[in-house]
Amino acid sequence: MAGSINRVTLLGHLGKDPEIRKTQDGREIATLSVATSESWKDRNTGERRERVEWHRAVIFNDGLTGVARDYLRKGSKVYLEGQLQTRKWTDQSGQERYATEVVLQGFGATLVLLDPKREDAPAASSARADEPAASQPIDDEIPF
Amino acid sequence: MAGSINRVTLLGHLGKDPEIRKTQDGREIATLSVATSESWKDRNTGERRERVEWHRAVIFNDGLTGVARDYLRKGSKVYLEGQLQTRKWTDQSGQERYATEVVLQGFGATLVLLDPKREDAPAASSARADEPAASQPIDDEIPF
Amino acid sequence: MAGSINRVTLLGHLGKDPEIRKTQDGREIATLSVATSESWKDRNTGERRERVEWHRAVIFNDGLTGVARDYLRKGSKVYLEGQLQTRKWTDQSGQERYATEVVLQGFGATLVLLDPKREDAPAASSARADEPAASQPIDDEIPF
Amino acid sequence: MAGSINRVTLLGHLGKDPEIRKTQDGREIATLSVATSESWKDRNTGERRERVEWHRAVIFNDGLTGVARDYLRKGSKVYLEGQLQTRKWTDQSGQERYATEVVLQGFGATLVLLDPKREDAPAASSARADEPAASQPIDDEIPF
DNA sequence: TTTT
DNA sequence: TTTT
Repeated sequence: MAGSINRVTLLGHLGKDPEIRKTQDGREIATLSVATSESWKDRNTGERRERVEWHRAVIFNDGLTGVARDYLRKGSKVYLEGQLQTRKWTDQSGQERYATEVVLQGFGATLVLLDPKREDAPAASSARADEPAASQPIDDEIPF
Repeated sequence: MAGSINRVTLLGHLGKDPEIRKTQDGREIATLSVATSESWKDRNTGERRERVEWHRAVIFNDGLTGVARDYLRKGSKVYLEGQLQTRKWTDQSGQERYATEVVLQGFGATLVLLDPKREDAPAASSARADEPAASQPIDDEIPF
Repeated sequence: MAGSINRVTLLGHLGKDPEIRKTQDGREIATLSVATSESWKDRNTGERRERVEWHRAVIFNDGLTGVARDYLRKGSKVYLEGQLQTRKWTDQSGQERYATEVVLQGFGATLVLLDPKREDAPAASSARADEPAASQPIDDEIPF
Repeated sequence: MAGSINRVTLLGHLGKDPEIRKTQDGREIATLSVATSESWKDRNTGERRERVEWHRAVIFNDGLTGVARDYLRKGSKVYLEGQLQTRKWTDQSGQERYATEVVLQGFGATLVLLDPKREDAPAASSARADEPAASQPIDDEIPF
């Protein structure tokens, strides 16, 4: 089934500092806890209501993991794109359980810091712009 | 936290027929099991590998639930947009458990059928186009 | 051809203050000039290069127009979603010309202010959350 | 301005066969004419109306250009993601003119064929899955 | 657990 | 014309 799309887009705030852990082969993985919320006016009571949703985002991309470690903190505002993945695991009592995460890995992963600039901020906060999206001049011809 | 974005975009196939159930007040809810997959060349062995991911999508939008019930079947190709939501529940043994779903509800929900057209297909398969997104009338001709 | 998707997503900065104008029937329209940029390392020279792209976004949605008028300024950081539309017009010399814009109109339009909070900021900066994305409790049953 | 997002997402049909041309250094470029449409019920007359929008998409990505050349035809249904770019050029009368296009180039470019499968269809129709987005092997079974 |  |  080539030709699938699996993408999660989140814009929200971190509920706590990123958690950094290392794999056995020494690569860093960062885990974010991201809150999104929405508010609406209740049709019956007319009062404002709010719903908060918490998301677990796991960053396997080396560059983005470094950005998370160095620049993200509790309260940081972020924009991110990743894939939805559900892991299956067995708990202590032998029961199968599932954990769904937003995985940032490979070239499709995107992480943008939205906090106001600090002096020590990274030059680039996104992992996507690995290549220019336009290079060859084609101005020498009449377009449509 | 107004100003959040929480969106899941999936393009994949249904692993089985939609499940339709009714709420106590008579509204229909459709649940889809959507597979996305990706393939890549293994760096070490050089051989083609594939990973399949299954997603549970729950449709609360009345119009889209009807579309799912009437036109989606096992194997159907769909494009959908919804929100990521995690529900908490307690299993038989009293343990807290979580289920993460893609929820299609309200105006942001989108469902597009991608199967080849059948005679009895719906005129509109998306819930988004509730309003024109344009004011100026334009001709239905290819300008370039 | 029901079932289309036409969406532009931009995250960037305003190059100047929003332009507000009124239609003949008194509705306000806001026009934004949004810059996005990307940088990459040149393969040949190894030096950092940057490309800036300017986008014209036109807001027909009443609520969002007000947000733009009251809170957006030159330099503001914004996230927006709209539709790609090309208008055809005739210039002074009688030639047909085209102008492509990102149109924010109707329910799919989204505008999020990403600047640090000011005291007088709006309670909600997005037009999308017109409805809750989950309301009916369905916890009374065992999920998958 | 690192940390920008510039993305166009289209799901529509080709109005004509892709146009293939070659650059001076022998690389192929494919240009697509993509129609999206939306329909809505007129508030005043109550009758169904439709609006069609045409988009010019230019593919610089070698792999995707080949897919376009070999598998896309007039009427093909496609999903694509690219960047919004406006080129400036000077017409015969010396006037500056602009052409806005959806550019598919680099790693962010995505092209998915949505036509029913043909025998000679490509194994992979997307350019995004250059890497696995997962590390844990999971089974290809429906868990829910 | 964030933020507004 | 912004921003980094």
